[in-house]
Amino acid sequence: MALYTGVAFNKVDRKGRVSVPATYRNALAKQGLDGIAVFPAPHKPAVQGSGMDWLEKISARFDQTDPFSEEFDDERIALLSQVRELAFDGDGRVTLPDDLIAHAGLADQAAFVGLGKHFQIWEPAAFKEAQRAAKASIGGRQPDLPPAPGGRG
Amino acid sequence: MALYTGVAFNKVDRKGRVSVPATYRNALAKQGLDGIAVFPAPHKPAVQGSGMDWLEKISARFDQTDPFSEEFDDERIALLSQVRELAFDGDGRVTLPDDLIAHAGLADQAAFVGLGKHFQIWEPAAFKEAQRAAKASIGGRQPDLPPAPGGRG
DNA sequence: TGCTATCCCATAAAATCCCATGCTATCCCA
DNA sequence: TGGGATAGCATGGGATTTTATGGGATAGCA
Repeated sequence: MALYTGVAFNKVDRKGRVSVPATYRNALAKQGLDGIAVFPAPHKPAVQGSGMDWLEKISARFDQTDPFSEEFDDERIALLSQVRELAFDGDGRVTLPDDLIAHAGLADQAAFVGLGKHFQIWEPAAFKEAQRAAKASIGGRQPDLPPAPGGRG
Repeated sequence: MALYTGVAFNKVDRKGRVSVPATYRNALAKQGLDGIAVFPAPHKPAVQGSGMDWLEKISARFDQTDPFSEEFDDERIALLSQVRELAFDGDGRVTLPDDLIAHAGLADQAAFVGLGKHFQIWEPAAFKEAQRAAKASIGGRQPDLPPAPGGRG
């Protein structure tokens, strides 16, 4: 599986286009994908992104549920109605929808932040601040790995 | 199968026509469909929409349950008997029947809400409220942890 | 003959395609 | 190992195509 790593600061041009970092695109291309799926990151002023394969996984899960039960209506609406599929143009760029631009507070620069199996798009200053806060909150320790699933912890 | 995601707010003109979002139409066209199937969304002030293919799958689910169960028979009748097929006009628009307009409380704007393999048509203000409530209800649940499989259905 | 639904065309705005430009990293060969 | 050639990348912007929308004309129906 492809991993998104590193940070890239790209320009948002006056038409609202951003180049998706080539490293991301190459990772996606290996899976035969020609675009990304994005939605507002919960609790953060950022856009969360990944390959469309992720979206298919989400959809497949919902397919196993009763489409008319009220039980999953909230998940459906909160997730799927906010997701967008963005295809690359011929030059590997993507146009972010206005609501996501607003959610992330993006102006003319966008920071692509690799987080492994997905990535986020931040307003550069907001990202630097969030990064600073994150470092502070772990108190200068080196980052710990979360416990392995199923392990002792 | 194609997925419907995101939200689009389109105008209902004075003849009662609405443009179906181009992204939806393209998805439908790939399946050779030239229109949509609609019926009142159960439990919601909205119009339920999809391609015919999706309805066929739903219908098939009824067949998998006890074919002599009166309970499901009633549901099937309630559902499928209300379905109507709306063909696109030359410009990708459809005219919603009056009873569905009334059921969803539509006036001069319609919100097309993508929910995966189907979609809904809402009165914009009603949708925004429903979306707000849905977000609040799921709280910060991460979207890559959707409802557990094995739900009803 | 009036009403409605359908078809057709016009228009403005927006999204998309396509090509050009610098810049950087990489390659290749002496 | 130096340095020019080459390829890939981010970016700008013009041209073209799609979309959404309005409205007139036409055909079907009561």
